[in-house]
Amino acid sequence: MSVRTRFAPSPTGYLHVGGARTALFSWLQARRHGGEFVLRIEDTDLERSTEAARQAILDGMQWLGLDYDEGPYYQSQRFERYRYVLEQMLERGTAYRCYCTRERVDALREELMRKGLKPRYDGHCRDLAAPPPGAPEPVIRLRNPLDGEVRFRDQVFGPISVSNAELDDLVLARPDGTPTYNFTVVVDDLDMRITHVIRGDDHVNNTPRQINILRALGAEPPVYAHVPMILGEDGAKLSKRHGAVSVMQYHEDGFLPEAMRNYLVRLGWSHGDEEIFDTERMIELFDVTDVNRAASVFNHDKLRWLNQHYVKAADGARLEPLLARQLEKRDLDPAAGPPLADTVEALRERAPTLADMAEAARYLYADFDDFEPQAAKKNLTVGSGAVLARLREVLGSVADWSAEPLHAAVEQVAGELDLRLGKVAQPLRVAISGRAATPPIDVTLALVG
RNA sequence: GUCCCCAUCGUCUAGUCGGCCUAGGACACCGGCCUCUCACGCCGGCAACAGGGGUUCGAAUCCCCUUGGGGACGCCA
Repeated sequence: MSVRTRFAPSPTGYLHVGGARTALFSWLQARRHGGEFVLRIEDTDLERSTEAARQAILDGMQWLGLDYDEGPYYQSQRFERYRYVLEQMLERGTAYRCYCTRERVDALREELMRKGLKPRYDGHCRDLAAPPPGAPEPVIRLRNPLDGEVRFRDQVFGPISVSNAELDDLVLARPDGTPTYNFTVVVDDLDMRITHVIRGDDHVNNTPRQINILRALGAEPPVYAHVPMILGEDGAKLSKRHGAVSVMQYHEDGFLPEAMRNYLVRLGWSHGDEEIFDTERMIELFDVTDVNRAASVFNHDKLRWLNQHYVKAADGARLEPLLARQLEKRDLDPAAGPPLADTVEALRERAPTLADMAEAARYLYADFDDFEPQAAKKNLTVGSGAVLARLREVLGSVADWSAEPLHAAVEQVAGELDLRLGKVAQPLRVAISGRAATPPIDVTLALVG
């Protein structure tokens, strides 16, 4: 049987890095085994689901290059199907109607908690022959087995078992008939013939419940693989306060998708000492069974390092429009300076991200009057006035305004004045760029024009 | 509280069924080389098996306990 995996986000926000990594792992597992990857949008919560979020997730997937073979399917369009399955379960007695009020259930939960017990539904309506008079619209609950235990072999965590006594009769559908998460997941994974369910490990506790639903449906469970969470630098669950968590924010910040993919795949997975994985390489080597069990901390510095690696390696032409966009975001006109191709070549080795590159290129695309104080103080001294004056004369006579003759010109001045190259180049650098760090002086001169 | 799960350098990790580990690589950090600055590159350094018991000739690797962390316990997903 071929491998079929899925990514099933709920459209209640942007695609965050944790979800993106789960998606990447699922995608990789399918690609590695020549299987299919399906995308399903879990939008049963009509209240919280938004069109903007749906689009944001799709954009994120596309940017990362995670293409899907089927979907996107929408749970909101499958309500009749869920309804049908529910009816069947009711008929077969694997599910039942529960007329308990919310108040009763809440009170029960509180009481059990207070007694130091695990809050579980007590099965009050489990064997009701008929609805009590004046009862509200019922919820539908699963008739969970009373004893025995559920075991499954997780592809990353290994064998996990939970006693049925720990589980209760979970709600499958609300009074208005809308299905709940644990139920729709099971029906969908079944209908979509998913063979490998790869998801965050916050779902391991849901798995035994889902297996019981599956059994009630007379079906066999798929293979489960729960991947550990991604934490923030402080060890707490990654969230907005840790900085950017939206994948598309990284796009905005000048990161390359291949860098993000490479970074994400190494979070919880590795192959010996290898650090650099292009898409082909990860498809060739990845397997969920090799994923680690411990959560990992998102490290921004390493992402930047990888991004710089890919910026250096990328085809320059691809970087040009990305740099242009970053310049525009800074109100700089890409046409007001040297050709983008030249800027990219000069700066790619010293820019971890395209955003850094745009910052480093500022003086090339707009006039500046803000000299770095330190640099100006150190280099634009009374003594350097003569040097700069002489440079102006010599450079003024350079016919071919390109790196080589410019380099010769600067060296000539240094020779004439019997100064080390640094004594000439550095004041010049500050004079034309306003800063102490730029590409080699000849390249910088050529760029400035 | 109750269940489930996790635990190697600051961080990501290697560590094939216990011996090749005086624990390897990468990021970050610190030094040096290169050099007109910055960066790249190269060389070197700092730095970890959470603690305690077992099992064994031998344990980072197996077992138990402790501690610490996470997750779940919803008519959210």
